Amino acid sequence: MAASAELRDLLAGSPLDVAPRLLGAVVRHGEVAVRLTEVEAYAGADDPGSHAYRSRTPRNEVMFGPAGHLYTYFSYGMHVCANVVTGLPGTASAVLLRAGEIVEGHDVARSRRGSSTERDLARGPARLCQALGITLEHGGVDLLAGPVLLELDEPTAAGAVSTGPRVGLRGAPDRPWRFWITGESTVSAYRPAKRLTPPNQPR
DNA sequence: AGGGTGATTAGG
DNA sequence: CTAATCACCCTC
Repeated sequence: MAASAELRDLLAGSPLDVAPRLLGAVVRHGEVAVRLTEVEAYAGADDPGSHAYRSRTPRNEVMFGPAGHLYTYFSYGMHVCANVVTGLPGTASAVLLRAGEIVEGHDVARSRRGSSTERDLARGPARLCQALGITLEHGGVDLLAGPVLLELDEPTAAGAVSTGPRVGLRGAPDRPWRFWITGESTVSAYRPAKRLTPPNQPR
């Protein structure tokens, strides 16, 4: 419909524009819905922090496709993280869903997350996927068709959005491409990227 | 503060 | 084939 076409067009924009626009949006999977409070932009071939920086591979294939699909990846031997693909086909840009607040399906989310405080249910990219029940099988699904759905809300006021460096990256730690809703308690704790070599002269 | 965990990737 | 790396989470 018209609304879907508008959303698709919006997602086809630059990840730097799409990322803040996704704040406040709802991701829904079955009974569980999460309101996004924190995201990060990844700009494909131009971005040393992106999975698509070096080359097109089986893993990052989905990112090269049309906007609005889900890019999932398996991380650190046990976690799943999810991105919304943005930009035009071939650009391989995406927005990582870093954290959110459970707005529906608390019971289901809690049972998936084991022992967790309410605040930590979807605080962090892997926790968010776990709470929503997103697995690697959802890689490539169209967020406008389901079973995982994206429901956009009104834009979050620019004044309510904070930006800063992305979390946990070795490449391009200087780009302030992390966006979150100012003052939200569900935003993940900032962890600076690990250094490859410790500083020579701590002072 | 440290470890678990296994896919993915580049390189020989 | 090998070894290094990794957009993380949990427990100590």
